Amino acid sequence: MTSDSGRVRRAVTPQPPGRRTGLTREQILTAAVAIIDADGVEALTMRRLGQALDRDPMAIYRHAADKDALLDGVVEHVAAELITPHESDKNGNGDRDGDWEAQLRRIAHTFRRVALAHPRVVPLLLTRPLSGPLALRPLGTLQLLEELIELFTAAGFDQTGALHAARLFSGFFYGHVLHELQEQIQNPDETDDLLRLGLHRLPITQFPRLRSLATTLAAYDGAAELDEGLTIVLAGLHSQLRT
Amino acid sequence: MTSDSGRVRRAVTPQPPGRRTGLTREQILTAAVAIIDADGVEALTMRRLGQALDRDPMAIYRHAADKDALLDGVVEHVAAELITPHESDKNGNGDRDGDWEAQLRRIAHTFRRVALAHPRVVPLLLTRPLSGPLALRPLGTLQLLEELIELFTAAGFDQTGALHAARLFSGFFYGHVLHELQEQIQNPDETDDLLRLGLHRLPITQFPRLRSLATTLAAYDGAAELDEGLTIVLAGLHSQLRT
DNA sequence: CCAGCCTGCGCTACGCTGTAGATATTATGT
DNA sequence: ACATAATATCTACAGCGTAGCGCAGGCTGG
Repeated sequence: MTSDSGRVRRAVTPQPPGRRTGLTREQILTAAVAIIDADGVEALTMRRLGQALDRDPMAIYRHAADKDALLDGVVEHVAAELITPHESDKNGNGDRDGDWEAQLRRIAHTFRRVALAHPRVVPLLLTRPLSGPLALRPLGTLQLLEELIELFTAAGFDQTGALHAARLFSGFFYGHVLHELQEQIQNPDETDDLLRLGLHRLPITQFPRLRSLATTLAAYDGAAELDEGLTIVLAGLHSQLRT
Repeated sequence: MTSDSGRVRRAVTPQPPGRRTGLTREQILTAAVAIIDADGVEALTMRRLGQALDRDPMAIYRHAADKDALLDGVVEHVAAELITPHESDKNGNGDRDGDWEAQLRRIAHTFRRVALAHPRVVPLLLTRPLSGPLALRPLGTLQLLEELIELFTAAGFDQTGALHAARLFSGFFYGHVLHELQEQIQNPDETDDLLRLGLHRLPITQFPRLRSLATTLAAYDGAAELDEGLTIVLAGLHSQLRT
């Protein structure tokens, strides 16, 4: 490629600058997520994002103070897919307090679905919160927590109990997603399970169990494992509720 | 500071280059962890690490192929603090199959302790695994999983069940640590709980529960919450074992 | 109708990053 | 003693986030 690729289009076609439709935060974040989905977080640079939007990279700073703020925006944008839409609420509370277990299962599966749709955003989703006080985080990030607390309160937990249950539960599917994504990264060309997972690298004496689990690891079924885990966790929460 | 700080010492004192004691991987990783602990992952640059070791930054590449490999090394280094030392094993299996619940609790608390000792390494610890196939990860990272599988097998789970239990359990304390670290980041100057946590920023209509939990959030006790969660998860695992 | 501001955008430039490649120095084999 | 290999250091480069400044067009107040 020529040395000035990326910017050449804008250079040869002066193209009255104010003529293009105004850049929106929405467009920016969508493009950013697309880049991360395609090539990972480290590929998201201001220059590349600008190129994807056919704008000068610096134009982005009009809608995001920082690159950090941009990443927060990305997290918020993806987190928006997580909250269950309060759809019409036509049947009063028909959907909400019916079966709290079923709702929790649905939330967990939604989280899993979104995580699998944007696997390379997951590290951001899980660890960005560590970069600042809870309440200074983008509000969209907190809605899931609020929703869980509400659900557990409705299920009969007291205030504190509901908070703890919500944290336990979200922590559970955080963990699940981390494991499932790790499992997912494999070399699909190799047919032998042990080889495909690269497990032959593991010293047999040090990792006897992991090696013997090759076929099990290869036959990973995320949705099933999530359901299984849900059963266990919900059983635990039930027993907690009874006391 | 002068323009050439960082390197000036080595410049004025030529100091025969091979004379210094040979750099070890151990030293490098210790220094790297120290930098991350002090100023975060983004502060860990090759130049600064070289400065901390009083060596040319490029010297590090003799012990780590990449910066990525260096980060893997950091994770491995911290993960080494996690595995419970197989201490002397004098009393046969006295310590190992006695009370699997107690051992699980101990493992979880160890993980929590290490995470709190290196909070800024935690994002790496949890998300680095996502950057490559399981078996290509630094071996030290996998020992905890192997240990958990062994433990659950001893507790009576079958192979598959033990794997799932191990993942569920580790996922649980992954989640816990993420939540506890987020909670920990606060402004200690403010006395009012609601203000201290910045919760006043939250719109009351959108986050009624979270706001009303101000005092609870302020009185966060990580060890206690971990124990509480352990009770719930272990209850769930017990009920799973019974079927 | 126009002056003036305000907003959104583009360009240039700066100090930083990771690291390839060339160079300089020391240790080793005979 | 000298050739060779091994290691440490230096230089340089492309790419990063972003501060600073200039330019255009739309809106407001007179």
